[in-house]
Amino acid sequence: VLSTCVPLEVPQSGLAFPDWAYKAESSPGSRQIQLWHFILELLQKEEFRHVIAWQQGEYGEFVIKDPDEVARLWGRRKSKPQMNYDKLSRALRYYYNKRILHKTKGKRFTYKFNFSKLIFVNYPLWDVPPSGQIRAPLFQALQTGGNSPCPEELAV
DNA sequence: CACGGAAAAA
DNA sequence: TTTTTCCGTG
Repeated sequence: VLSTCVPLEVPQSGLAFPDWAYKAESSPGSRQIQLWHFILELLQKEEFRHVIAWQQGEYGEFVIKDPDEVARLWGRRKSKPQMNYDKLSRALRYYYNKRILHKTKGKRFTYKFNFSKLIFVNYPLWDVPPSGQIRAPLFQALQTGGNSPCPEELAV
């Protein structure tokens, strides 16, 4: 699909997440959008680059550049005008135990996705879609938990 | 700011 | 069950 083994400078502009990577099914009662889904959504659009963006270097790591704005957007989506970063961040912290996210200690407003968890959440066990549908870099990141650069054992 | 307990809301 | 709200602690 793509070139060979593209290193980790991937989390940038063009690379969009394959929709299956974050199509939450295990949602609350109905099919309400989940926060991590929303975050991924913003991260995917360039118009929000100044509000929230991927951090160069660590795959899956992102920085909330404008906490108030992200909270406002989230609140608008959920019809919660009183949403703020304090409350939004509490929701993010609930993801720690679920292993969807974790905090990058020392770095303000910086969190990191655990992509291997996301793929697990959406694709139980070994039910992985054919690699032909995935962008190589992301696929590798997902397969390796989002940290290892250029794994060669992927050809399995 | 970041964390996590509690309880309420959805 | 996930998220919202509130809040004491470090």
